[in-house]
Amino acid sequence: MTVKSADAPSDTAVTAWARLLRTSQTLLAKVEHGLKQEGLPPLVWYDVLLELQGEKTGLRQFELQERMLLTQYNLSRLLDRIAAAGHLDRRPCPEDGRGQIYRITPSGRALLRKMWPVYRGLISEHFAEHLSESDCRSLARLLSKLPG
Amino acid sequence: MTVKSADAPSDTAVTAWARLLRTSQTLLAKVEHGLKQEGLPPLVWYDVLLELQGEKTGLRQFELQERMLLTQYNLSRLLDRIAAAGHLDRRPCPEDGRGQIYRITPSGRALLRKMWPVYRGLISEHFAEHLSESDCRSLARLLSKLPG
DNA sequence: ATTGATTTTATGCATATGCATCAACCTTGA
DNA sequence: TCAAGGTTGATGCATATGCATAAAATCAAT
Repeated sequence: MTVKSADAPSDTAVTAWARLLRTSQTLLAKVEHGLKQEGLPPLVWYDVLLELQGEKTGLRQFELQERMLLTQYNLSRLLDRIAAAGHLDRRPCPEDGRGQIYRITPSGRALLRKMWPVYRGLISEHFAEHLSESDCRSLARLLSKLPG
Repeated sequence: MTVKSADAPSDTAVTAWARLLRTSQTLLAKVEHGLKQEGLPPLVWYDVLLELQGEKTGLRQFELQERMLLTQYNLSRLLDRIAAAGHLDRRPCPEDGRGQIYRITPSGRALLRKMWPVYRGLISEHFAEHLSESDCRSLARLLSKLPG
């Protein structure tokens, strides 16, 4: 049986890895906290609505899943919640009786408009203000080398 | 009432932000999945045990909390679970009757030794192999500019 | 057409997390 | 000594997540 390569990463790599995990967890916590303080739903609601905003004809659940980092069962129940809050319209799919087509509602668009200024401010405060434009480009370039 | 600055971050910054979130979530999911596949506990167990490994005299819960990114109530229950699995020793603190002192047990050290090769391999596979040494140094330097 | 495999989605149950609150203890200052 | 306030940690309850599996529809191959 072949085993995947399990080379020891360099100390430099482990340091970078640890900092990546710690930084992203801290930033995410701060942003989620900031949204909650403003009485807004979690970031993942924003992501779902943003994906659907561009899709005039709506999307199936499995299509959303391909675009996002969520398990099937989590997405299923997340869509339940967002739809229950009135931000999604869920209608049966004519070509495939198994699924529904999800579309953003006017209320969902309004939520996006309400969340963005807050989200944007949090990105500035906790992220952008600490980096130069050149830093941002470098960071994006480095991250783009990684899977995902 | 004064309002926090809510400048619009540049497109470059938003792109870097989005990539940071997406990459770290993907990587974390892959590593957690890899650990689980080997029958090992989640990464946060490793983090707790690693913090305690260096502390001969043990740590209080609030000291661990300062070193880690966990809420008080989550840490409380996490320590319950790790201790229940036999990897932590929990004894009353003589100077402060409210708390206990947590110390890693031999079983905990064994778990660290068992997890590290797997964890190390996952860091290599999903992270280090995609970056040069110079990339890693640049990434760590950029991330160190951010809070956390 | 019919069968069998695959895809898509939902859900019961166990576990984990978030929030509010409580209990126990410590510290300070009269 | 005592009271008031702060710190440390645990927990009941609601919500969310993970896992396994079920249900329903589609697709492939005869």
